[in-house]
Amino acid sequence: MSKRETSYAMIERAPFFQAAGAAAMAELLRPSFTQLLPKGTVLFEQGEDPEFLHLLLEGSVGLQAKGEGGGTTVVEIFGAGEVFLTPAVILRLPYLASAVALTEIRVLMIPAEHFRDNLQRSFELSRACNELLSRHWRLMVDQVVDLKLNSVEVRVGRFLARRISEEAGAGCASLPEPRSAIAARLGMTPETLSRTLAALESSGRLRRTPGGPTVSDRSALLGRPDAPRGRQRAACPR
Amino acid sequence: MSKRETSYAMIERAPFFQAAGAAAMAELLRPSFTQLLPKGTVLFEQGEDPEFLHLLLEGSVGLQAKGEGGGTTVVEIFGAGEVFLTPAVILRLPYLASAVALTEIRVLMIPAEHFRDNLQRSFELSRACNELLSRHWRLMVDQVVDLKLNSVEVRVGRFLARRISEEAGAGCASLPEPRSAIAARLGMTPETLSRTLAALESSGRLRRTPGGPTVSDRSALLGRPDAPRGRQRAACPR
DNA sequence: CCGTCTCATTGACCTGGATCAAGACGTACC
DNA sequence: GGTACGTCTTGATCCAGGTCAATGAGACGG
Repeated sequence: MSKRETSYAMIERAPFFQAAGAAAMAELLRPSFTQLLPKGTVLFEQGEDPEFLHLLLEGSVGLQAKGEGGGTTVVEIFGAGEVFLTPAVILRLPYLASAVALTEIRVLMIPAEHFRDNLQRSFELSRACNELLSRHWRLMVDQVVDLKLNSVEVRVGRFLARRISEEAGAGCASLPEPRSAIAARLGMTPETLSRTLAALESSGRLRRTPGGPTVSDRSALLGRPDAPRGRQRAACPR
Repeated sequence: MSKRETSYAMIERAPFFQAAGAAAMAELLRPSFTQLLPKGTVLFEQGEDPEFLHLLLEGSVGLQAKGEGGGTTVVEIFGAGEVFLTPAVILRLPYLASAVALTEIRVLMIPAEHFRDNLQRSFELSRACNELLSRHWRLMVDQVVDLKLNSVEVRVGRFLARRISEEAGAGCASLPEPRSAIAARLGMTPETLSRTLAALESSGRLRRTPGGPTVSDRSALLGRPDAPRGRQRAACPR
């Protein structure tokens, strides 16, 4: 109860609820509850049927997918304020990926069935979902483009730059999640990430403070790194 | 007029309209029209504001994105029956990618503003959109996983297998779109695609008929190719 | 029937990033 | 304090797939 109270400000500040409106929010919140979970907790496993819709209040979680070939990647890393896995909840289809807490987290858990009911009932909520899903689709498109035509160095730079701009305070971000998760999200190995970070640092585009977790600086990370790179100019048929 | 008539069966068979219901469909169709366009036509350019929502009736179109680094890829290839670029239309945001006709196409053009109006009015339509967007998000997740942890050979195999299962007739598909577009969609160069196709053929997993465009056979394409491959097992923290 | 143009294929080579294998820190627990 | 474990970093090597370059094969137009 008191826990719910302390989270309340965060909950109502979440963009998704802003869009959904106060009424829908209140109704969604009624049977929901928050949980404080340690790093490493698995919120749900790939292949399971969704029982909850999650709104992350604090910390970050990774969407981890197993390919048929046995490997594992991180499809996306969600931060505080994000609602995730709406698609599986909406379609009543098993999750395409597992969700793992990459740091200690606080999540709001909204029962999936209740969410679906409200989605049938509240036009407002339905519209908010349209927007949420649209934004999420675009994020994935962006990632695909990034993977297909940027080098490791550029991808790392973009990732850091985004983190920095998200952080409230200026020109500085921390990477609380394990390196292996970040590397996987960026489609590379932890070794390569480490080396790339080192390279960015020694070329002066990044400064790391040893105190807390890795911290970075300035957004000159996006400056033309070296060579343009990239074939794969596609189809300009006719 | 007659053109619209001949397309009608296709339109109403489209999964999106099935979900949206007859009333919403009729209303959406009122100010819409179809166009027959030659291969190579650009439906819209990355960065433009959406004026139409498109439903592809025949042929295929590629979503082509320019990365900041000058390169170009194909994010996705849509086939007959697909509605695309809802996100940009819904969010009233500029397109993230251009759309190019990879073959001759027939498209239904639904004015964007009219679509948005209906989305505000019809709950049914809004729900259909949620489903559509959810499915599209999952497609992108699948592609990201594919890119991150499957080898070129596996990606080509999966692509062909999907094409084959989509094709009505059994165990056989044609690839009418230019090689360069397919290669870009799969995140590789045309050369590599060509080589991989050749390798699949000589290992007996694929048969190509020289007559029409490339044609393939049987779905043993998904069998374990060679070695498992893939690091990037992510974060199993704590 | 013959240039020409574009696109697919093939060949030879090279390189970015993966892999394999030690070290270097912390951090936690005894 | 010590030692043991997990994560991060660094170094050396290898190879999948990209790059560059040449050749083949339809599709037109004259």
